[in-house]
Amino acid sequence: MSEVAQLADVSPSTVSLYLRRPDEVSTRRAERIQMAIDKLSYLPNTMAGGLASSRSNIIGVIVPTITFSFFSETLETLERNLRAAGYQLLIGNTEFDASREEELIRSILSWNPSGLVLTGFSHSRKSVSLLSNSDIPIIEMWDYGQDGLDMVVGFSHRTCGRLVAEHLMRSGYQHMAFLSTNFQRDIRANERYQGFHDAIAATGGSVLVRELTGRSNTAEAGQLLCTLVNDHPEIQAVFCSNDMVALGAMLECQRQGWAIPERLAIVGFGNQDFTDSTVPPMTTVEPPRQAIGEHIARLLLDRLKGGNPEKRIDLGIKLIVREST
Amino acid sequence: MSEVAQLADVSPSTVSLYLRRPDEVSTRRAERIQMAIDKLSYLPNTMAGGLASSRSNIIGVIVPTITFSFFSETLETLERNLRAAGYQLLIGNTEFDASREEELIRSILSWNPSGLVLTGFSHSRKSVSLLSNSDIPIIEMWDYGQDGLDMVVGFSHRTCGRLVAEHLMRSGYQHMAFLSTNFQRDIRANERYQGFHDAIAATGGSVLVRELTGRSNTAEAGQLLCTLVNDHPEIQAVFCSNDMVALGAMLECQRQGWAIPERLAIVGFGNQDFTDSTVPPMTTVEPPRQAIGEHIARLLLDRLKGGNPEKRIDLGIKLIVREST
DNA sequence: CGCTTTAATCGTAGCGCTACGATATGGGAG
DNA sequence: CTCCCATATCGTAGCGCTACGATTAAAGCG
Repeated sequence: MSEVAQLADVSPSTVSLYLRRPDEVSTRRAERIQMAIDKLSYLPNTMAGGLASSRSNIIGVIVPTITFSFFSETLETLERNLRAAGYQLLIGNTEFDASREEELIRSILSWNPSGLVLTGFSHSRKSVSLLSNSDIPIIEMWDYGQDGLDMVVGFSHRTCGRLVAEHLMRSGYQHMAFLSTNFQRDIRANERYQGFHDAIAATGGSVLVRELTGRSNTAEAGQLLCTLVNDHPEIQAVFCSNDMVALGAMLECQRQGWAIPERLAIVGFGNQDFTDSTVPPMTTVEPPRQAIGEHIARLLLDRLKGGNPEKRIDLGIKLIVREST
Repeated sequence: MSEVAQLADVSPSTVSLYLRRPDEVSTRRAERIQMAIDKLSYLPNTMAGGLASSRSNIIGVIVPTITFSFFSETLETLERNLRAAGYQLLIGNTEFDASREEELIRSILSWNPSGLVLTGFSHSRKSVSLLSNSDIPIIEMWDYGQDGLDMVVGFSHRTCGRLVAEHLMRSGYQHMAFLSTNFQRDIRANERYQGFHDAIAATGGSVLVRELTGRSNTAEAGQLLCTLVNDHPEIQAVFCSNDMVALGAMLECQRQGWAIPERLAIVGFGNQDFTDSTVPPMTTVEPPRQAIGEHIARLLLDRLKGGNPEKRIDLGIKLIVREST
């Protein structure tokens, strides 16, 4: 920077000011500075700037995994919306391992981020204390219904389960199954199951649960479904923890010659792109993947500008009823 | 840090040393320091450390998108392997916009990263000059066959296209189509097409190309295929730019009553999880999604330790032949 | 028990920037 | 042509850490 200043024949502070608030520098010098920057191909040192101003343009985000389109679409939207305001995402993934979260929080906080986005409400005691010692805006996303640490943007997975249950019961199904990946560790899939189960149990129906060992192993979903239906022929409808599992279920039905939805109704979760072209088109749930990212960006930017936006946003889900139910 | 030092009754330098190389501090003081750290719940300031040492534990990675399982799996594997050595990924996505890359390189370099990973060989002039002015290890991934800036880890998309073409021609198909998302901007899909086309043209066969406007719109793939086959009934086989497009094609065949592979053979790209459970199971190509991440981590860590590992790794692809061809 | 060698600790000078108060500059208004 | 005030520029003191040489403590040896 001092080299740039020298070449442009101004003081380093002016260069710094130009870089931060260009319109507070006179046109004449601004031009000279820009020319010097180009000539020297000067790159500012973000860490020095961050240290001096004791803040950074970093927003930390912790998700269970980036390989699920749920989260990766939220991340991409969030990034697009924050980038415009000059922020950088620092992404951490826990791989569904709760103990990793604390480590990630620690590591992200050590960067003096401007904000932190977490997935869900479940955090270790130590994590909570770390977070409350820092005074940055914190958003818990992809869930809704509990008290958050600060701000909350998401939807209720219980309600989601209930809505699916009600839809299926209205269509006359009574005996159901819930087919889930990662049932032990994916708290939100669990919540969907709870909502699903409670609504059905209340009307005298039944729900069985089966868990896949792989992440979203379509083939395994097929096998599991096959065994399940053979052992429990009374089952009429299956709610899957994501669309890939549901696809596996539908393809298995095709192989077995089970008519959808006459023999077995199938519901997915995600409303991924392919769900409208399956045969028959898949009934599924659309979580607000991108809207979550947009609202988080809005809340964060508002808060960072000193505003005081709403604390909790329930974006709800949309039940997409197609021919598989 | 000085507070910790005071409480532990040592000098700040000793605390710093303990944090960086714990085994160079005597056990007695190490214990006292750790106790002080816990008591004050001290978090080191990464930016101050980075500034002082003029390096950071950051590895930048630039990918076209994180919503494709290709890249997100590479990212996840890379992250897992680098995390163990104390590195942090800083992920940037260009959304397939070449001009975004330069901006991202600039922004990542300003963090003084320890290394930088790019996707492919295509970079703006300015980007190349930025990169060659920095002396950090650089890896270009997910491609192979051209001279790289520094290190290269990937596979040849041309070869991939050729292998698929040879497989299809061996099976007796002569008239083919290439169904692609993002054909204009996805350089690697284009390369696969070139390899595919050249091999087929050489033996007198024909290849038509069709591009989807959406990213990997399964429904659109179906419509496009339908029109294509009606207009060009001679087409016998379709190579798709990814498995989702191939799924769309297969589902369209099912709707149209076109037997796979008798009426139309389908080949995907990606070997995503669901491809073995489609009806019939899908022939596809397996790119080394995770191996790329593993090798990059290895090369990077080796170089950062002062080693001089190989410059180019061709991981090849695996043709997974199933019943759809 | 003194001397040498090695290991452990410490002091200090920056790293490259920003914040902020001090100083300069340049138009109007009188 | 002065004076005043708003605007533009500058100088300097850190931000919290690490690197490195200086210093001290501990260990080994004759």
